[in-house]
Amino acid sequence: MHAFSRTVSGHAAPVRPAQLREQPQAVSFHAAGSEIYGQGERAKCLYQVEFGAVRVYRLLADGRRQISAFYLASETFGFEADAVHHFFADALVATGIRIIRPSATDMAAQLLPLALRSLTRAQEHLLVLGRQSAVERVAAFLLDLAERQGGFDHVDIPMSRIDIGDYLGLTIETVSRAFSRLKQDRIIRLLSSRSVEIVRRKTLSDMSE
Amino acid sequence: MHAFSRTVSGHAAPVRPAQLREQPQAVSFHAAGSEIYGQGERAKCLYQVEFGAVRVYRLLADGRRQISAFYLASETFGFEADAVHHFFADALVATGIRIIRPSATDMAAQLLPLALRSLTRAQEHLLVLGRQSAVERVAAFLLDLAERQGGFDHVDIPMSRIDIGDYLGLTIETVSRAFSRLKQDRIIRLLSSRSVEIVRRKTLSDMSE
DNA sequence: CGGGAAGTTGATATAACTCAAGGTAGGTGG
DNA sequence: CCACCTACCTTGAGTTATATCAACTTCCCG
Repeated sequence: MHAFSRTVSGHAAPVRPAQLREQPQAVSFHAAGSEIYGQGERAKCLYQVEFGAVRVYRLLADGRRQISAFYLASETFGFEADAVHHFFADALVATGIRIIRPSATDMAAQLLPLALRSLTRAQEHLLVLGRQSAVERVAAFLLDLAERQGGFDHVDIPMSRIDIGDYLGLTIETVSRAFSRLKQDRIIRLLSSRSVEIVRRKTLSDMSE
Repeated sequence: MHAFSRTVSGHAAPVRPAQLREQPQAVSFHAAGSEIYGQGERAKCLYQVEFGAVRVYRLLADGRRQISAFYLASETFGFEADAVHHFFADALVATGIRIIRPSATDMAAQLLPLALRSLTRAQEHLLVLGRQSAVERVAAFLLDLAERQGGFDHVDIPMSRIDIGDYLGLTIETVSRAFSRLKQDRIIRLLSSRSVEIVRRKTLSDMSE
């Protein structure tokens, strides 16, 4: 169903698709937790994940956080409607980021497909947040992650339970209980808290639609 | 700002704007509830609302519905990452739709800003669905609607409580109680169930951030 | 007027949140 | 190499916001 699933593997060395004809740029390294850009900063380029993972999020005045997307190896982020960032972006783990400055001439033609993919993703996520239960949300999350890591049964989870909660609109405890429930029902196996094996994929995908 | 934002009432006969006569061949009429496109249909063009209002939504297998966006007069919708619609779109009230076929040459340049605006909108809506209470969601909804209708204190609501619920991830009863609460606190006045006056805009906007 | 759809309000149920206590694992220094 | 420390995670118990079920009201529209 997702059109953007040609990522090879979350574990292998990062693959860089030649989607964008960009001026060659150095890859910058970001330690876990370090900021890539902040809300209000001037948006001047795009970012492509070489290795590692990134979270993009907004904050409410009282500190509530909504992660709008995670980006894995080979994925591109940082689009803005105007010249200013409306979100924060930081590294989840040690991460390499390639900076991309599309040439002015055909910038739109290069950006449009990427922007539309992000739009579709965000719209699908609205359905999850608006209408799915905690277990359904976690099921959809795991399937999405698996697909973006190559569609294998083994899923590597580069983010904490807090991050998952802030992405799915749940608390850390509810996320943990959803994992436990899926494990108890033999739908997944928890190799560690950051490593999951999908045992009954069909059941999982039935839950998320 | 928006050409046709001063709709008098969701029930009144649709007003036929002057532009319509200038390009009559491109406009189609849709009665309330009639489908504009369906999930799985081939996406071949964009749509601009001339008058009326449109809802774009997805369904889960068991009938749960998530409205991902409403579109009002002058707004454009129908972008897809691939050539297939992933959502349903239908008219909320009697609606005029202009069909747009961007010329192949500069399609991307025209579409990109529209797509990015939709993306920003969807991302902001994620924050509402993921992290805000029922009253906060309704407050954000009313402010958004007011802004898109020209920023006046009087807000015309072209959709039912069910539609609002399916947009905000709430039930019809919870939406109704949120309206009643805002009314009771003298933040809004309910002229009718489809017509609201914003009395304390600052309070309302403080609630939604 | 009368009937039906839409909206409101009340009572109760429940999923998820909050608060609290333990458990686990990876990293560091002894 | 082990023991401790700290982060993160899990589980349990009680609370709360929203959903559900149900009755009543209002407003169109014939």
